[in-house]
Amino acid sequence: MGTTAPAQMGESRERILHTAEHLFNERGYASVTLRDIADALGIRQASLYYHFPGGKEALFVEVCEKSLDRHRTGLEEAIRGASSEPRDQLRAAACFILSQSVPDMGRMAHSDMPEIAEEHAQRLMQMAFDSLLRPIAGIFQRAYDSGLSHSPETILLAGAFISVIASIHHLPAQFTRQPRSAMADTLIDVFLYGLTSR
Amino acid sequence: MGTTAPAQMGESRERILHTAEHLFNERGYASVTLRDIADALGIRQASLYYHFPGGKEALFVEVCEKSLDRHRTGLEEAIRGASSEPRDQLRAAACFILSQSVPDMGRMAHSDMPEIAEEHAQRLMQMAFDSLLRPIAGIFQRAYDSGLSHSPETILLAGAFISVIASIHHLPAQFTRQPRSAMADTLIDVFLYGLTSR
DNA sequence: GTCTATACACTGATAGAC
DNA sequence: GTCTATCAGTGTATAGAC
Repeated sequence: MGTTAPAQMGESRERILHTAEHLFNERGYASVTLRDIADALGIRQASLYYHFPGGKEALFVEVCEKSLDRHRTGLEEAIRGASSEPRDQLRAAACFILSQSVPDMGRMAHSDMPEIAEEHAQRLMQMAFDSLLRPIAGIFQRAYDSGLSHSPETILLAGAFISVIASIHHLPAQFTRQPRSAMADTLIDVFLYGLTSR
Repeated sequence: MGTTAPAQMGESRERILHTAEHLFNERGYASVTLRDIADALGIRQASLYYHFPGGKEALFVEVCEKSLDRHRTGLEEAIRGASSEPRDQLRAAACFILSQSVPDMGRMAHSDMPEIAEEHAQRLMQMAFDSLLRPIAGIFQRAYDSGLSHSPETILLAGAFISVIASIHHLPAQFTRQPRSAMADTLIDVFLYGLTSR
């Protein structure tokens, strides 16, 4: 404790990252300009270069890294905090994803990545795999090992699961009468027990 | 038979639409420039304005309209051509979607639409609903009416289904050992019977 | 740390020759 | 129908004052 000055070290940097993440996540890399970000922060576009000398791409890369790392940590924690029931683990994972900025893997892979240097793109895609697909795939792997699931296609299932949860976020607002979490529960039960069960 | 000249009426216009659709679908509205499209066609950027006086936005809107209309027709046809089994209808729908440019509803709603005039955006989103969600929701509605499905959330299910099929297209290529159609079949069975069945 | 000013490239769009 | 030429607007990025 003590002075606030050292505590504010990098504070505006974090503010920039936070605002940029929000905008990038909303409209994608190409559509968001540095002026959009600066305007949202109430500063001038050129001022961003003091905190991010690497410019727009460096800012975007760091935003993605931070976001993906938070997803990996949060997902692993949510899953670990749930019971051994795959259903509980999937609900915890879905709840965390919906509480965060929902990752749009389609746009990321096919719109954003082609705009940045290939080395950066490859590393980010690898991070996305490790941070999003792998933790979810782990749930399906354990369910398979314990005989509860009959499909060994854990990566395929993880991608489908994340897309399903994200689709809740894409639905036209007029069709969302129930809360998001209830829709997630509905879809998770479809995933586990099928539409035809009971 | 006859002269080829009249038959070529609007031929280059169709060529432009085709190329533009491919590029827009690949990287999204903002990332694709008119020069990208012109280069791919081997013509000059200004020449596009002869066929599309409305410029980039008009071209994009017509590309989307054509694509969505083709999806509506194709989906309705594929579903009608299948048996009365929901499983067959879903497989036919998935097969058609994968045979086409896979629609990225997330990017469309959150990246592309904010870039164009709101009137155009609203009409296109309505078309997307009618052309993509509604035909699929019909399958789930009939399955529900016949007692085969126990969920009345047909729109939610349709959005989830399309996202799942699209997720096949987003999967990193190194994890696709089986053909796309086989992955679609796997996921459809999960959708209908659940992971825990059998 | 933030500002102003500006360089430079790119993009959409228009005018007019052929 | 396609071209060249050109313009205004916008976007990233840099230099330097404060």
